[in-house]
Amino acid sequence: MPELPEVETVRQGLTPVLVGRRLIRVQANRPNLRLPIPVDLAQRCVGRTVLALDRRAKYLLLRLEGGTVALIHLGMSGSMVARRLESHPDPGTHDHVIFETEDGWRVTFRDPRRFGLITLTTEDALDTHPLLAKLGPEPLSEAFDARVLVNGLGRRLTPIKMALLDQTIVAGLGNIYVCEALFRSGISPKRTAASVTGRRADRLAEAIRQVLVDAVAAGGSSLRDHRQADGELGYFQHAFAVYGREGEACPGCDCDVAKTGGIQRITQSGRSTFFCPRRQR
DNA sequence: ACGAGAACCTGTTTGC
DNA sequence: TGCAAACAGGTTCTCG
Repeated sequence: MPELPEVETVRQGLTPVLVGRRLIRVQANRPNLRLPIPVDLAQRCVGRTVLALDRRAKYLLLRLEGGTVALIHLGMSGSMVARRLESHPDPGTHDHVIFETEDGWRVTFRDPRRFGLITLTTEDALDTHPLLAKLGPEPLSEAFDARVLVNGLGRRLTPIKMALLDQTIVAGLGNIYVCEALFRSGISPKRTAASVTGRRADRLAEAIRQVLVDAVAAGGSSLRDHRQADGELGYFQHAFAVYGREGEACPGCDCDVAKTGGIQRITQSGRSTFFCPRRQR
């Protein structure tokens, strides 16, 4: 599920609950997710104050007093929801890790498919951590523009759709926002990565930035599992131009859907791509 | 090195 | 109605 906008939404929502607060209880309810949950997770977190909650690509970085950093990835179906401790909903089967603060908040990491992960590292080792070291530029930072994008795409012959999912070229995009950014920039998902240069690259870099900004402002997209930190749904799914809209009218075309077939769905490397063949070339 | 496909896991939707 | 297949927001490994 969660792409950059969903992770950023969670980060923003959890920040007021966690930052500046001491953790008084951390409990893992199973030994592993995609990776083992460190056996000393609680020992290294409890009693420490949260200094910051940051995001790098689709990872959350929970920075603790003393230099410990918890790296959290939500995988496909992960969520992090904060509730007051005195409200005690049934603990769900997929509530894998619980964080509790000194002032009575409980943050629950839930992840039915368990493609997510929680691991520990330190401030010293963060830049060279295997999960982070190869990530490309943050698309919402100054470090990202058309020149950087073109450089990353290089001479690759893979479709631009696949190149944008490669986290080493640009970090944070997933299936939804790649489809939406390609639509906004009028670029066919089937075009080779290397052929996206010049004004096309300008449009694509800008579309990536814009679609992410719009999605963060809408609290991300809730197709199934995504929840904001307060448990509310995101609502950017209502603003999709193409994603999940096979057969519907393209919002940029005024042609007859019955004639053109509207938005098309194709499969690229085993994943669905949605696009308008008339507007995207 | 590159690119395609499979694997990881559970839940929901779709089709016969 | 019931059951099987297809599909789902991600990442990583293997194979050609």
